[in-house]
Amino acid sequence: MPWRRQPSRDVVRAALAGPVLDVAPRLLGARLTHAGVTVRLTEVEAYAGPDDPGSHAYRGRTPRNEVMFGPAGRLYVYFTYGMHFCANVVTGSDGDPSAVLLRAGEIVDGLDLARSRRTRGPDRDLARGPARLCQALAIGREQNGLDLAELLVLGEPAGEVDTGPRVGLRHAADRPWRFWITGEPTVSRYVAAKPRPSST
DNA sequence: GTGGGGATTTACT
DNA sequence: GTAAATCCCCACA
Repeated sequence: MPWRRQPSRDVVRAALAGPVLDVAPRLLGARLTHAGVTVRLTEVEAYAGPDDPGSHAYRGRTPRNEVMFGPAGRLYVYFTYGMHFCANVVTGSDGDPSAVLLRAGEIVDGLDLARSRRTRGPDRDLARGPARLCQALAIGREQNGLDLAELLVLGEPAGEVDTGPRVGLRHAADRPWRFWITGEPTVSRYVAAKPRPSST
């Protein structure tokens, strides 16, 4: 009804529609809920449009990266290394293939469920790393394109934010487009890309 | 149709 | 520290 407070889903969509480098740090501290588990995001990476050599969208639109080219606020899920899923929040205006990779978070609800989805280990590792985060939240192929407007809660204070190079990329490894909350134990450690085996 | 590579995690030495 | 697991995507022929 018109006199009600504006639904939070519209606020979320509007917030995510901005430039990806602005949106990425603002996702820190946000809460994402799926399949009975809620995480507080502590580490993300920006993938900035069609000119970012590290982005799946760099070589244009394909069936896999289709969702990245759509409107902000949807989930882009991809499968990699034959066994892992990773999740991104699509940002920017419709047609701009920018997204934010969800690299790590702290489980704040559904702890037992998250534990049951992961191999045994310390709780701080349950969503420490993009594939672990997906596993804890039970995000997979079927969640590609999912509208996050109802699942994502923004506005939590993130604390101090650090930036640095993105993890595991061969190209554009110098761009400091990884963001994390300073001092968080759930943040994954930096790992450079494996160098290509040299034939010399 | 073929082949190289991957925004990772885990287990083992 | 290093290596294995494991399959989908995409570029090219």
